[in-house]
Amino acid sequence: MRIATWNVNSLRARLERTLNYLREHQVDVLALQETKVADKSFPAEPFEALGYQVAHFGLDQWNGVALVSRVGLTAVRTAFDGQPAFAKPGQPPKLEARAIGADCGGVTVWSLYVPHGRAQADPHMAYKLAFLRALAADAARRLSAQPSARVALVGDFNVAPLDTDVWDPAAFEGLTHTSAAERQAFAALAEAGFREVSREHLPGTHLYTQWDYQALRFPRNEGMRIDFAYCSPALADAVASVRIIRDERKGKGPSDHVPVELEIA
DNA sequence: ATGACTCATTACATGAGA
Repeated sequence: MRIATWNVNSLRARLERTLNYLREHQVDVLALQETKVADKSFPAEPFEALGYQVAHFGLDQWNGVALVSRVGLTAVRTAFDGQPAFAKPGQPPKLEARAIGADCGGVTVWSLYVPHGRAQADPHMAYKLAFLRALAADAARRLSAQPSARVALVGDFNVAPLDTDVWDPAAFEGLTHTSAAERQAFAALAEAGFREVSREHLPGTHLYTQWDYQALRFPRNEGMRIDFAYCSPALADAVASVRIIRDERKGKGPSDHVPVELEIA
């Protein structure tokens, strides 16, 4: 079984690319992030025409996560237990569309879009850290209830865990993605017993999954590695290989992120 | 060329992203 994760940065702007990707890569389960579409406008039909079931959670033009599966799609959840809400200034806290989970062919797959953080002093950063901590706590609880479960927590984590996951660590100093607090929150999932299998299979440095649209970042290969796949031990043991589909950043109208694929034995 | 940001919005400038 092949499971892929991809921050598409608007599904409607990337619909043909996404469908072509499914056709060409024989993906069984695709976890999408940043669909940037409300549920009522989600384009389900073209996926169904290719033989996939879809589950989407989108409230408005922000965030939005989906699961696309041709190996079953049941027990859909649109938040994990304890997932924090975010309060915009002067407004009550609101749960955002940043997590969707379902059972797909014997694997519980979660498509996750971790908050960006915006800046170290921004309330969004505290939200980001709380989101990762709560995700780790919920994942740990469920793993301890069922140690043999096959669970994949995949998506855009918005954290570069190592200095070699960005082209120039100095450029991120004092900003987001590389701070000790963010890296510790990312590591909480490993402490919960999950294994980040993309690093296990692709230990090389400067293997990026995102390149900013600005400043010739892609042609200069100045990117970030921020899209990951944390797997429960039972599933991690079954991962045969991992691929970063760098070619998806090329051509007309790419997302700033590329897919990461897991081949499950 | 892998090439000088892009997306969505009761849009035409702004917020958000990374």
